Amino acid sequence: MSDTDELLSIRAAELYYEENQTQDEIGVILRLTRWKVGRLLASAKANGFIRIEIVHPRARRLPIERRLRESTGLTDAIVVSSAGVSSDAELQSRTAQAAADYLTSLRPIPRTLGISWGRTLHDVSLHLKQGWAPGVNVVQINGGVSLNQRTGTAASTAVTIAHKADGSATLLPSPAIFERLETKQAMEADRTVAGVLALARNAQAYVFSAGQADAHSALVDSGYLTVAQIDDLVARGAVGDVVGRYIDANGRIVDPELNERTVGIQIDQLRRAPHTIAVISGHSKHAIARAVVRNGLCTVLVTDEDTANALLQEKDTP
Amino acid sequence: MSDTDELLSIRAAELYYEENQTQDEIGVILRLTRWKVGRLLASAKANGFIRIEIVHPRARRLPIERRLRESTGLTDAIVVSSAGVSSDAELQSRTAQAAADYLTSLRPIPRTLGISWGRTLHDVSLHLKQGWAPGVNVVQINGGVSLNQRTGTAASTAVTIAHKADGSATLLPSPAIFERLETKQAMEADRTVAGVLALARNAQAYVFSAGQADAHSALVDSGYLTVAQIDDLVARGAVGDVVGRYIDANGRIVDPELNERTVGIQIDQLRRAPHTIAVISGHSKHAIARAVVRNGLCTVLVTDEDTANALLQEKDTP
DNA sequence: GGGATTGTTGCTCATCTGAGCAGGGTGCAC
DNA sequence: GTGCACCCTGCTCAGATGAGCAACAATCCC
Repeated sequence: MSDTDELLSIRAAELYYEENQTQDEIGVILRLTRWKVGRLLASAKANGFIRIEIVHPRARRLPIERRLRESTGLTDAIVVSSAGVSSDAELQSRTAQAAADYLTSLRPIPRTLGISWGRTLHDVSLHLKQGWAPGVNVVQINGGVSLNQRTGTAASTAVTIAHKADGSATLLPSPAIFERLETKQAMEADRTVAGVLALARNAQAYVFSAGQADAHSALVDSGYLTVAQIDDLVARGAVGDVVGRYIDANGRIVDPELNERTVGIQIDQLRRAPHTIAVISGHSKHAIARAVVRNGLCTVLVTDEDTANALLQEKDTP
Repeated sequence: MSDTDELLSIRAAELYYEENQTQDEIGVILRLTRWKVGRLLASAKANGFIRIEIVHPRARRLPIERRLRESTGLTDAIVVSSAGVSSDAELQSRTAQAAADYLTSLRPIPRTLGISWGRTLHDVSLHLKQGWAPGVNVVQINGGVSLNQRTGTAASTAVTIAHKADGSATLLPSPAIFERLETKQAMEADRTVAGVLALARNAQAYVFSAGQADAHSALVDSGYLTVAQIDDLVARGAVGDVVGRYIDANGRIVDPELNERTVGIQIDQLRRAPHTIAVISGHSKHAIARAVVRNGLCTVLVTDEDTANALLQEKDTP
């Protein structure tokens, strides 16, 4: 396009979008036919001079969702807009809201819903509306009775989600990670626990988040792991954890021994499940989000615009 | 509007603006009639959820221009967009470009054009295109042979503008400010200089910028004033200078004695002229811009969005 | 210079969209 | 319960707009 045409397209855009003139009127002002004006406007759009943004906490980015689906093979992707967001916390709240919306719109309603625990899932539980999915049975898929702070967070998340669904919650009364393998095996042998785990394995849908591998991990906060242990895991390639299990960029378990002592469904069970919803948001979680998506650990991803763009960029230049 | 309607309007906006669906198609997806969709989109716009921005160096902000004209009585206002601008320098370049565009579009073409000098005017001269206004006679309206650096800037600005117009330049071969009043009067008595000044007083249109009153003023750079002198002027209410003369917020000369020693047309001559174009941009110039506009020192203002908004806000809360 | 190719222009026509209006439902006062 | 005012809905209709097309101009290659 010529230089003068570019300038004209800007003038036309000003009159069209800011002054609400019709293309006809603009034609009179700029001494052009209305068809020429229409073409100038189209070219202004095509050149990216016109930026349309939807500024709202509930706004999603459908084009990015589509590209994510196409480039990753996800069955669905929910991407919230990060327009006008100042903090990571706000972004994560938006993402949790979007996850709650997605869960609410699920059809058919899953009879059994497996969930993990953590700040994100807790956030999701708060955003759900009363009666969001009548009769769902919520089952915990990984251990998580806190050792110190946050007592009961895991249980309360599950209970809240179940309660708001007018359904029931099945809790997994177990720590996330045992010190000794024998204790963990004994625990799993218990009929009650075994029953919960069996239920978890057969859930129709899973919702889980993922943690970054650093000192701020929920597993550190809860006292299951030390910062030193995390550092060691990172040194061995860990990018984060899913249902309490640390994986590397290729989706492989970083520390098989530690993994054996971790209570809950296995990564492979998640990978094989037909409907797994990952809710991952925030700049510190780009790496683990990438690992989850790349290695097919989820079929649906709920995330923010920035994380989604990070995933897409990496796809473009593999 | 109800909460669900608000959410629906966002969903509709996503489909309409990001996915280019018709209102009819959106109606099918959201299970609404197309009229409802149309109303939701209108309400999304009305609520400010839809932000349309024209991202281009030459983009202007017509609604702000209109409000400026209405609230200040300017005959015209040119406001460049500051969308996507990182530095003040870029903003000033855009403003200079817009001033050049405005000058180029002037009809009838003024026979004599009075100009001041400075970084801004120099910038304008560079943005003008060859043949922008055939036959214009450009005349300097204030003195400005630099004492040290920037030698010839003032002259070269005038010559460049005239040259690009295929016209002639009449220079004012004089310092901006004299040390002694007697010298200045003797200079003005010189027939050549007197002729130039007479020509300047009778110009059909004027283009000038304005300087802020601080250590970065062009008059300090050029060696006419010391930082201490500026500080003194500021203490006496100066907000900046126009054609080398310092004024306060009410448009009054701050230091009459200094003013007497300054060569060029008077503030009052500018105020009485029917066509005076001020080009003022940048965050440091909000105060002087306000003084110029409030006190009728220009009939046309070329500025940036931020400065224009500053002017408007002050109007709203006087 | 001639011919082919590419891009531009002004048009017709079908579709999309907003303004205005009538009917029906809802809430409120009496 | 009845009447009234208000708002919301779905409609008609006219104006606005985009797709597609034929004529024309510009450019390039021979």
